[in-house]
Amino acid sequence: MTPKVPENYREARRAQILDAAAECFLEKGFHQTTMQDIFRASGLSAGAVYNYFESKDDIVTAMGEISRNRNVAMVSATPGPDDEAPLAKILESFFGIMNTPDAEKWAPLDLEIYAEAARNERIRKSIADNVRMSSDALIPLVEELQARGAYSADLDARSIIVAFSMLVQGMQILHVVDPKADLDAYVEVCLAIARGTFCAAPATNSNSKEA
Amino acid sequence: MTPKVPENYREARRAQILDAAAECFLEKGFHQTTMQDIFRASGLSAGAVYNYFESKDDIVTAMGEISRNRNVAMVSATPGPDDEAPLAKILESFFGIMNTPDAEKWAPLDLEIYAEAARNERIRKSIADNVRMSSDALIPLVEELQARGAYSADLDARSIIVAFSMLVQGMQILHVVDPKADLDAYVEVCLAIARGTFCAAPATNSNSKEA
Amino acid sequence: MTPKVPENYREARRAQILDAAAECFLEKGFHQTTMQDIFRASGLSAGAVYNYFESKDDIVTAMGEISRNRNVAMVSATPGPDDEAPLAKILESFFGIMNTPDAEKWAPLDLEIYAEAARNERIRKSIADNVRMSSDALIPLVEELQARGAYSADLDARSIIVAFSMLVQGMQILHVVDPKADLDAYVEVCLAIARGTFCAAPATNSNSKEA
Amino acid sequence: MTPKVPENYREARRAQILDAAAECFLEKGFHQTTMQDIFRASGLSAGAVYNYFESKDDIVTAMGEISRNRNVAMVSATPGPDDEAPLAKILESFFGIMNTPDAEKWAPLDLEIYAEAARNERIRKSIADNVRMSSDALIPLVEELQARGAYSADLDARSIIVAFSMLVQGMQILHVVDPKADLDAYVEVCLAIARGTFCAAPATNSNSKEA
DNA sequence: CATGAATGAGATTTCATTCAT
DNA sequence: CATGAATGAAATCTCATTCAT
Repeated sequence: MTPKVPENYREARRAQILDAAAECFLEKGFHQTTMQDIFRASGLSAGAVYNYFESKDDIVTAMGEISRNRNVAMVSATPGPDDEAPLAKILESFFGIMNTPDAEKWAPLDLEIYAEAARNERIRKSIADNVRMSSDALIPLVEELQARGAYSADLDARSIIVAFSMLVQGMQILHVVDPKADLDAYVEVCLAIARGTFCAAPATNSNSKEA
Repeated sequence: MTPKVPENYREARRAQILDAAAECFLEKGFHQTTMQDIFRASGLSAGAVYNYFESKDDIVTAMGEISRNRNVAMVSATPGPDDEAPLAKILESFFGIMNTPDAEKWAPLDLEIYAEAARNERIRKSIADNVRMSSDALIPLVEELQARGAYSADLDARSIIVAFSMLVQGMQILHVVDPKADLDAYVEVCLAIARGTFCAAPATNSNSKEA
Repeated sequence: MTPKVPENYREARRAQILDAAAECFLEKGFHQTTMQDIFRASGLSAGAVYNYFESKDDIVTAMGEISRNRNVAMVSATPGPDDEAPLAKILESFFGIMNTPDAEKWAPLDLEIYAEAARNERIRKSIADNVRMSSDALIPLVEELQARGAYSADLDARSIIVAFSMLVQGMQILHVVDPKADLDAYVEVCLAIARGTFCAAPATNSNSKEA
Repeated sequence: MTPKVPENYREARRAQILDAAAECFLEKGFHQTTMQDIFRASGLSAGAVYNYFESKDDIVTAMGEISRNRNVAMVSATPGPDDEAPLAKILESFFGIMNTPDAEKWAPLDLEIYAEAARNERIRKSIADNVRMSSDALIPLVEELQARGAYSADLDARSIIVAFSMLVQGMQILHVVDPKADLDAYVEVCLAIARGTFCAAPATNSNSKEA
């Protein structure tokens, strides 16, 4: 009488479908992936999939949200602002995680989601919320660093975080657009910015490397 | 046998079609835009459009190139590396240009093109080439600045440029994703990095992890 | 082996389903109503409904019969042919009943059933039988009235009844098609025909084309 | 440059499609007819049909309007109220036309359209308008007949016309529901009502036909 | 070169029905 | 008997592209 299926049965099925969809989307993009692709990849029938999602668009939107959550999960997996680690440590962690083959793999999907956000209010909301939330988590740390004089106190703490997250995103763009780009050199630049070694000192030990 | 139409007639028509397509792509994205949309927007018939482009994909690819050219044109419009202006001046120019309503308008299209690049070799090539070319143009300047000690000489000049261009792209992403974000504060952070005022004090409490 | 459920349990369930189906059919018609609609409206599961009806068609056919029975019940509720009442009295009763909001409500369903009858043999049979049966019941009365000279004796008694029932149906059609039509005036005409007051003077200027 | 197709080309195609659809609808009803049926019957491709109608519903609605026009055309083909013919003559004409095999053929479609009218505003409007217009045309005649004393002057002229048209419709219903019904006897009753011979005289020459 | 009607494979979605629990 | 997830054939509709005029 009462449901005989495990209570999280439906959740599991949804996840199964989204996993399958993610594979398809990665391979072909949102709009070149057909529902048939998703049926095949998920091992479910058309009707079954439509029991869990109202439309293809619904799957795309859910994917946008899922994907954001994946990114947030990555952020959460970093050391966290509770210890002595300065922003550079955290950034290092980020770049480390983003350099994982697993993370790289999702790069095209992330770009697609950004593009989708321009036209899909729910996705935009979801991204904006997550961005805001994850930067919130880091603001106290950055403000403390500003107080200690590590970073200019004139700057908006959230904007500092956003700038660094854009550098991280940049790595994903670089990945997609120019797979032969020297990513390590790029990471070095980003870390130098975070560590304050980008502009070493106002022209002290001029190690001139004239071409 | 000789063309009965003025030689730039075809060019004008192509431009007319690409303008119309750009409007459509901005509004709906590449894959949700139908050829019918383009016919309507361009005021031309199906046959006419197909006289100038072999396929929809052809239009998309051309759009990628157009978009790159537009961005390159913006770069070219900056003061240029021939005078005394440090990188910050150039960045300032970039951000200024990117803050134009006209430039903002194209942001979603740029994101769409990045997403497309993941699966369209021709577009990827076109972007990669342009990125490479425009950074090439700035490398001498950056290297000179490194020589002068403005930026750490240990870093790869091209990567420095790429990092800054990612910060610029970041502004576009921010635009799309969170229209209420404080863009000016973001720009301030980016400029501070370029000017060397991001880390006010030269890294006192030594989290220097010099390689 | 003996039924564990009360014997009228099944009947109650059937009625529950048919009630729900009637609501759906009224709202959307036979063919636009889905079984899912009926599941929802009845508060039963798919399996449960299919325990009581073999197919959707089975429900539609049963609905045709139900509807006929409802109409027959209305006829039966009239004074009946056993007293002195002339046909007009009976007609008056009919129209009175058909003017009830409850009866009006079923008008679209009746039309739907007529349409269905054209292609569903079972429904056609069911309607034809019921029509025949209910007119059978009134034939003695009409014949008596003809004998008394109230109605021309040259006419077929059953056809007289059918004609009047078509006038009643007409009210339903009028309802559906033109909700602002003056139904009372229409009823007056019908009653005048039944009462013999439609042609006040006995056909003076002879358009009598007596057969 | 200007259309090279005959100006009524599109009209002709629409008609072609509607003709094909009518055949299908007659055979299977609105909702059992598939678009494929219509493609096949019309000899056109899916795309071609959808160039002329936005949706299946659009075809159904157009069919409702077309069908009404067909009926109006029939009415218009009757002698008309300009001569000396009394209502009975006109009714006779109607019944004569409605008894045509061609007219009979459309009966199921008409019933279906009535059913559809309950849920399709455009169809309802179209029917209501046509009903109103065709009864308008007959009102002067009926009023004159009432003035002459042929029909009771107490009755609403329009309602008289509507009642007779319902008797005509009734013949169509009878056709569909009970193909073996004695239609001629039914017509006799209707004509008797129109001629004033239904209630011959208040019980004068009692031709008692006691069973 | 321009037109726009036509194509038709293929996309998304629906829905009557079944069946394991 | 009841449940409701699953099925999958079939329905509606789309859209890049062609081609006769």
